[in-house]
Amino acid sequence: MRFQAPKGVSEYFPPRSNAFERVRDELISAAKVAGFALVELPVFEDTELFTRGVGASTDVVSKEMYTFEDRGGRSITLRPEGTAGAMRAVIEHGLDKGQLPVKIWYSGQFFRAERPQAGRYRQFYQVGVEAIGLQDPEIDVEVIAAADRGFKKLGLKNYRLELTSLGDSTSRIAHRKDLDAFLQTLDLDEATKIRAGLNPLRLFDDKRESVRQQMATAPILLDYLSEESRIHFETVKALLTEMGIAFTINERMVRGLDYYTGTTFEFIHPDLGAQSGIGGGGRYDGLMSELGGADLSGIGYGIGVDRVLLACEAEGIFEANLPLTPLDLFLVPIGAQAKRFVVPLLQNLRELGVRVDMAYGDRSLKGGMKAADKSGAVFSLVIGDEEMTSGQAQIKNMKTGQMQSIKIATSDHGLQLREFILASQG
RNA sequence: GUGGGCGUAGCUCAGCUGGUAGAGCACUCGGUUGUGGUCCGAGAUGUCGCGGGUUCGAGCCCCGUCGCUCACCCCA
Repeated sequence: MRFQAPKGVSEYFPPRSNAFERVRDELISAAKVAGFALVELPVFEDTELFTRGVGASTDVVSKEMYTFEDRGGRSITLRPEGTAGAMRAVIEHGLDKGQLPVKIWYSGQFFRAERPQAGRYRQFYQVGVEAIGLQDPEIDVEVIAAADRGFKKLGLKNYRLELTSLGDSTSRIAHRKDLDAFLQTLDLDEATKIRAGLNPLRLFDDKRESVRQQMATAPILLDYLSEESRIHFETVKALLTEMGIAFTINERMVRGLDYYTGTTFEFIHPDLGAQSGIGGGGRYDGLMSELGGADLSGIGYGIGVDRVLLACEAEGIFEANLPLTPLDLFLVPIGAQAKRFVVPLLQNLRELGVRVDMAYGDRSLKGGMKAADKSGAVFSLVIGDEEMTSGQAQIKNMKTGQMQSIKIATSDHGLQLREFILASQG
């Protein structure tokens, strides 16, 4: 029996795991510099949290959830998205009882039982952010800017930000009425009619030409915004422009989660094939009260780390093969005696914070140096019988090939080595 | 869930109209005594995804199955 990973999961191992880590950490630090604080949440929750929070009519809830009964007969679901769980935690622990907004970030695995495809996995990794308890358009911009900053920090260029407003409930009710009436006049097949019944907005991103043509003249939600929603959205747009964050208005944007209201956005990367959304989010006015909490609005995003990695690769950002782990020093012992000498030195250096590894396995000098080369270490140090007796060893700069004599076998040789390395790094 | 393409060494792939397996990269060792990356030489490596069928004979054909992949759908 040869085991395989379950279908459709994304997993990362060296050397690519290094790029994955880089992407994830960059996206996280973009949130941290903006004052968002970590929440570490469970990957499974009460099923009802999602059916109520995300919306029973959504595809995510109706056909893509990993749901099972636990041993106590409770219905449990592997989180398909992050916002509902974050809200649950905020409400449960009263995070919203203090000063507002509550600004939190999270990262981790999410699960959706879909057919796998390029950039679409059954287990995927997301970094997200939520800012709760403020109506200000400024916070909308802060959230969008945090995502954008992460992408830019990574060096991404070809993505675009699409923006729209889903308005407040009066805006949506007015629009929905006209849209429903409009849809009645169309010639649609049964399946599409059912979709329209669940959420008429879905028809806006139908890819079939016949549907697109019919939808061309459909009433657009942006035209129905209440005065308040309109001013809010105008402020968001003006601020983004002022901050140099480019965006396009997509008046037909459709999001898969029912809780979105007001400012809604998506980051699209065109080099990714069918699954081109690298991140998205928006405001959610009714979610918290729907889940039994205070009637507070919030705004957040979820960024797909897997897809951002794909996007980085598509743009050639990680072309240079990243080393497994960045090492300062690599020790090459020759002979049993040297090996015994090197192991405590290794420990000593690591205690001092020097990133160091050694050649194991009684390799030849050539083999040891080859291992040093592969490790990507900045320096190498060969230690054999000669060095042991003389107390002098040659530390070699692997880039320039330059060697320099350094004392070993003294009580403070670890410190000396560390000093040397720090000094050479400027 | 629906449809198309594909599954051969760790990786990327070649394998003629069926005659029982190859290349490059990577790996290990060596190229006169202890300094890697280039070059040269040598070596190890496969249940040809799995199960069944057709055939004297199957990596090549047929069926099933699992997986990957792309698109629909959906979204991160």
